[in-house]
Amino acid sequence: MEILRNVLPPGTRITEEGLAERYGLSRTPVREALRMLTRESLLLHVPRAYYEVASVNLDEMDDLYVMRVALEERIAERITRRDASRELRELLDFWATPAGVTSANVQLVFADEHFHESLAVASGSSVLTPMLRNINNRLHALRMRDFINPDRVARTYEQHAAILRALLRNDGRLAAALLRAHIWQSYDFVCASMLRGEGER
Amino acid sequence: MEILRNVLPPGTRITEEGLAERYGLSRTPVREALRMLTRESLLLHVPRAYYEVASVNLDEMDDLYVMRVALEERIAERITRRDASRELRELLDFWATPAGVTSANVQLVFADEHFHESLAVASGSSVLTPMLRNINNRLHALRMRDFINPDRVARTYEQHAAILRALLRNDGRLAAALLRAHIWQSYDFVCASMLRGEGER
DNA sequence: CACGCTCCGGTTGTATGCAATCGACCTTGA
DNA sequence: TCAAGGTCGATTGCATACAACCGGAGCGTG
Repeated sequence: MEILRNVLPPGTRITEEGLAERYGLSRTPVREALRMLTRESLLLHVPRAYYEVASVNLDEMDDLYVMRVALEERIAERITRRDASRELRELLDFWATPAGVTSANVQLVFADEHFHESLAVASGSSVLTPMLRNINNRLHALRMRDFINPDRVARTYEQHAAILRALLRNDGRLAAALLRAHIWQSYDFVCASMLRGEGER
Repeated sequence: MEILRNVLPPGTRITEEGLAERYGLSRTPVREALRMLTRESLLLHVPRAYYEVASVNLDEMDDLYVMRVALEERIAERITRRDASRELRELLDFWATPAGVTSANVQLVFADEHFHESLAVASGSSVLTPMLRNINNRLHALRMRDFINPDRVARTYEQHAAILRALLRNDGRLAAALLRAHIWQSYDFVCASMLRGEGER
């Protein structure tokens, strides 16, 4: 179901039948999955022709990041309006000690996505959580290309921990500001990576 | 396809076969449409059981409006970065003269949705436009319940015209501020309408 | 009378077959 | 040699048939 969260490069053509025998299913359920992914803008669907895994250009990435910032600021605000201290403490247990992940950048991307997804869940909003999931799915391929210099891992841990501590103090303003800075830093890295990598493709 | 943008009240159960013969089609294409609408959060789907047109509670409405504000502010920003003067002038031709619509509130809701959708299109963003469309679809049922006092029609025309003039002057900051105020005013009305109407249901 | 069990109608989940359409390759003519 | 047309393969769009599952009605029992 989430085979395109993996290594399929943008622009890859997809056939229903291919996925069908890949999963030992018929074409019908595969069709439905493809239609849903199309609706999430993860696939580009040319009717009567083909499916293609969607790519995002620089402009689209800008929009996605802007909306992601707004989304996560709202998530922070909602977290401070409910008691999510247990979930927050669990997250803090992980991010306060920079040992859970080696310097492998791919693992850090997944852990980072898990962090932000957990915040969304902790907000208790059935609206914000799917929205963030969608945006992050669309950004996933780009973030995987992100190259991480050694000290970025440590800084990510620090920033996540700082965000969690602000939320635990119910300081929504600070948490939102820290989140904003954290996400824009991510944007800078991904953007630089894109500009570098535009040649090889 | 868009039968639920119409008068089907939230909570209505939907059967594939019902829609199938309603449209003279087979169940298969109906299924795909239902799955897509489910992915857009316009339908609630309980697997192996039923489909149901989704309803939004007060918390969800809050989130949707917050995101809508962020979305439209970003749209305004993007419009000022490209030359959309022709589209803007066309819109201004309509909204500068409060004669296109009578005091019928339903027509105003549709016209208002068309205005915001047009701004999204004018922004030229393939990311923001579908997002706004989704949010407005989810809000549509609520806005239809909105009751409009007579002078609100005139004020809506004034506000839309002011937003367009700001955009034509490339004053993104002002346009964003006006949009924000305009949307929150809509929020106040819909919110009041919801609190009033919560009894009868 | 209340509780539980069984059977049955209805709806969704899946598979398969056929029609329609698009793209590519090949052929043919200038 | 190049362009235009047609034909063929591949893939999607749709319809139908069957299987699996859920909910409720009715019946039986403690």
